[in-house]
Amino acid sequence: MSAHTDLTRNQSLVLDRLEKAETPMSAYAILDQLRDDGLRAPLQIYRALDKLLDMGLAHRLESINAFVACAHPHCHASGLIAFAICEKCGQVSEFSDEIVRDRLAGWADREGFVVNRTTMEIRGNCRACAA
Amino acid sequence: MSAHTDLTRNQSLVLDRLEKAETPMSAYAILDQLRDDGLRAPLQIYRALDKLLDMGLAHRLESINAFVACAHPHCHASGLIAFAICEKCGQVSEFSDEIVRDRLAGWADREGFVVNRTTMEIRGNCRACAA
DNA sequence: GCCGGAATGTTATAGCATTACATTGCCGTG
DNA sequence: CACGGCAATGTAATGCTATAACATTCCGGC
Ligand SMILES: [Zn+2]
Ligand SMILES: [Zn+2]
Ligand SMILES: [Zn+2]
Ligand SMILES: [Zn+2]
Repeated sequence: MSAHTDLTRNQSLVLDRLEKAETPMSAYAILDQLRDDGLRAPLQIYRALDKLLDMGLAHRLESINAFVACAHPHCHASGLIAFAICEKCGQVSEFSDEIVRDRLAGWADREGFVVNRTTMEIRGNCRACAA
Repeated sequence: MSAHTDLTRNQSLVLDRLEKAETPMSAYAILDQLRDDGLRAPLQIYRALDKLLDMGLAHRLESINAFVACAHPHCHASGLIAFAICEKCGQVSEFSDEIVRDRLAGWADREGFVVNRTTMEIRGNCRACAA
């Protein structure tokens, strides 16, 4: 809460939930946990999430229709983030790679493709779960 | 048809639709176009798509919940495919990059992450639509 | 106080995907 | 040929994900 005083009530509630979660959460799972706080409709969650995504405080995992709090909210200069999602325990690692970013930017340049947003998600098993 | 004699009837119907489409199609859009061929339920489409994905004859675009026929069905050695999706005209370009693949594989090695599947999707505007 | 924009609340609906179960067709074995 | 096993198919029902449309409230600037 105190860390995000510029957020509205709903946005704070949603972000708090995401930060406390150990794994990605679907919008409906978030909603279920916020019923006691007075939230009742999916749209309330989706609206809060939209803002949090805009601010870079949360991310959407396209391949599993779920959301996570940003792991590095203060150092996102790169602009291209990759996620590794463990399909067994649900843990998500967030990382970025300059060279990957440059390669994709190079491809886009050559093709004349104007990039809006990039999704990079690796699914598999984390070290603990692969053992 | 003649090109995919090892496919079942439903699989052939679905793949034909995807190959004739100029843009990605949702499962329900495919279904709508195959009603005249006797297909009636979403599950029939999803089952055919599952097999086509397994065989590498089609791809799923996670970021838009849609499917495309593979553009290079015969040269997929790389194993890591990226897609550029134009948000205006819907055109999809399929490409791969060895260096990107190596970088991601390197990260996974260092982290002990066992990769199962990788999604890479760039959204934006193609050259024609960006002009 | 008044206005305008942003956020919120509520209901309904649209769009995507799977579960469960019954049926059919095909192929190899006896 | 009869039978058993297995993959594909058909059908209905359900669940999950996301947005449309509209009314209301909140809050800062003038
Ligand atoms: Zn982040
Ligand atoms: Zn794990
Ligand atoms: Zn392909
Ligand atoms: Zn285009």
